Amino acid sequence: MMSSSEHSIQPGSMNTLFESSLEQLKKDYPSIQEINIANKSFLYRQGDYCSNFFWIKSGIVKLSHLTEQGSEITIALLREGDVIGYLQDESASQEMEETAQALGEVSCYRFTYNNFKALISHHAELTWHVFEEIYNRKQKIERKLRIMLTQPVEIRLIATLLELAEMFGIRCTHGYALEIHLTQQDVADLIGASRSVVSTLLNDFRNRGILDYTRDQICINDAALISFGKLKQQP
Amino acid sequence: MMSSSEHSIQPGSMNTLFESSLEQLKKDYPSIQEINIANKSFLYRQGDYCSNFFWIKSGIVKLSHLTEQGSEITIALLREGDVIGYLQDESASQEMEETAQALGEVSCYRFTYNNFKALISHHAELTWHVFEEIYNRKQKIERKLRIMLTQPVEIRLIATLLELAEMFGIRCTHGYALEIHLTQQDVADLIGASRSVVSTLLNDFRNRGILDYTRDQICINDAALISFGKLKQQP
DNA sequence: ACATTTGTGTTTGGTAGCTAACAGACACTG
DNA sequence: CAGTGTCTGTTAGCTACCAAACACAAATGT
Repeated sequence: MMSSSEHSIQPGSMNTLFESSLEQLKKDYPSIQEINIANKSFLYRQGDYCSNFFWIKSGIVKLSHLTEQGSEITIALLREGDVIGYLQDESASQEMEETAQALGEVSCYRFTYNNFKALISHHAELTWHVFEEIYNRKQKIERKLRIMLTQPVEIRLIATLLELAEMFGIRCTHGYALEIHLTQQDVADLIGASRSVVSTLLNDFRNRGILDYTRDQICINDAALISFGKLKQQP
Repeated sequence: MMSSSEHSIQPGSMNTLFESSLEQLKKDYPSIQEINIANKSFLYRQGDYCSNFFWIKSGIVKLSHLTEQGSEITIALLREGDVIGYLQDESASQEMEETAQALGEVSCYRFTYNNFKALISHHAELTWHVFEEIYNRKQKIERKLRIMLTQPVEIRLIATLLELAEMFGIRCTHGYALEIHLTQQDVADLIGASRSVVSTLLNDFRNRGILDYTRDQICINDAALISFGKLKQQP
C-alpha cells in the first residue's frame, strides 16, 4: 500500500536544478525549453512521431489511448515531477501509443531525446531521480493492471477514487475534494467501465456516505479514507 | 507494433561488462553475485522484504501476483537482459508486490540496492541501457493494460500468444513453438480469463489452423503470424 | 500394475456489466 | 428566455464470461 506521503511534492533535485540554472543548462542543452500548455491542449497525440521528452513542472496531464473501436481509456494521470515522452532510441522512431493532454494549465520543461540523454549522463544525481520516477510509474501500472484483471467495477472504482484523493485531493469540510474536474465518462475511462455503471455506483456511494459530488466536483469523505486505511483516524 | 527483432538478444553492454570484468566489479561492489536458480524456485516472493536487484543472464522468470481472493495473475514473463527487483529507496522498505519465479533454469546477477545504485552512477553507458529496459517494460505493461481493458478474451488470447511467439518462439516445422511449458491455466492467468474459456478458444484456434498444441507445447503457425502482421511473407 | 495427481474438453446455470435509449437537470449563447 | 449542448440518472435486454462440475487422458509415483 502507498503511504499518503508518497505523492506529496518531492524535494525535487530536478526542480532545483532547473530553476537555479536554467540559463546555464540552455547553453549545454540547447533544446531545453520551458513551455506552457493551455487547458485541454496536447503535449503530443497518439500517432504523432515525437522525439521529445517532458518533465512536468506544474499541472496535471492525462495520458490516454483511443482504440480502433472508438473506446477511450485513460492510462494514467500525471503531475508535478512526472516525466513523459519518448525514451527510446531515435532509430526505432515509432508512433506514440498514447495522447498526452493537459488537464488545466500545465507548465513543463521540454527536451529532445538526445539532449535529455546527455543531461542524464552528466548528472548522476538526476539519473537516479528519473530512474525512480519511471520505476514507480511501472509499479503503479502493474498495480492497476492487477486490479483491473481481478476486481469487479465497484472495487476498481473505489480504488481509483482513493488514489485520486491521494494524488489530487485538497482538504475540504468533510473530506478531500478532487482538484480536477472529471465527468462520469472520464471516471469510466479511468477504470475501464461503462458510464452508466459508474453513475449508479457513484449514486450508491453517495447514499452510503462514502463520498459526495456535484457535476463539477467529487469529494471523498474522511470516513471512507479511514475505513479503507488511506487516512489515519484523527486524534 | 513491435518489430520481431525487438526482443532478440541485445548487444548487451551489461552482458559484456559483467562477463569481462566480474572479478573487478566484485571488488567495487561486493554484493554482486552470479546465482543460479532451479526450475520453479523463487527469486523472491510476494510479501518478502527484498532489497535486491536482479539482472537476468539467461532463462525465463515469471512475475505473478496472488490476490486475496485466491486468483493468480501473471504480470509479465521476463528473459535475458531484463531487470527485476527492488528499485526504490531503501528507507521506503516495502513488501514486494509480486512473486518472481524461475521457469526452467535461470541464471542471473544479484546486487543490493545500494550497490546497484552506485554501479549505475559510475557507468553512464549502463545507465541508459537499464533506463531503456525499464521504459520498455513500462510501455509493454501499458499496452497490456489497454488490451485487457478494451478487448474481449479471444483477442487478448491471440495477442498474448503472438507476443509469446515473438519472445519465446523457436522455429519448428510449421511455425514457432514456445520454448516454455504453459498449461492452459498458466495461459489463463496471463490474460486474466478462466481456464475453461481458454480451453475452448485454443481448440477453436487449432481447428482454424491458427496453431497447434499438445499438453506440453504450443506452436503458433506461420499463417497466423503472417495474417496478424507479425511475420513477413516468406519469399 | 495400480493409484494418484495433473492437465484437458465440455456442459450448465448464473450474473456482472455492456449497449442503447431516453428523460431530466444544468449551463452556455444569441 | 427559448434553444442547444453537455452531463446525469435510470431502465431494459442481451451476452460474454465465470464458477462449478464431471469425465477422460496422460503423466507420475510406489
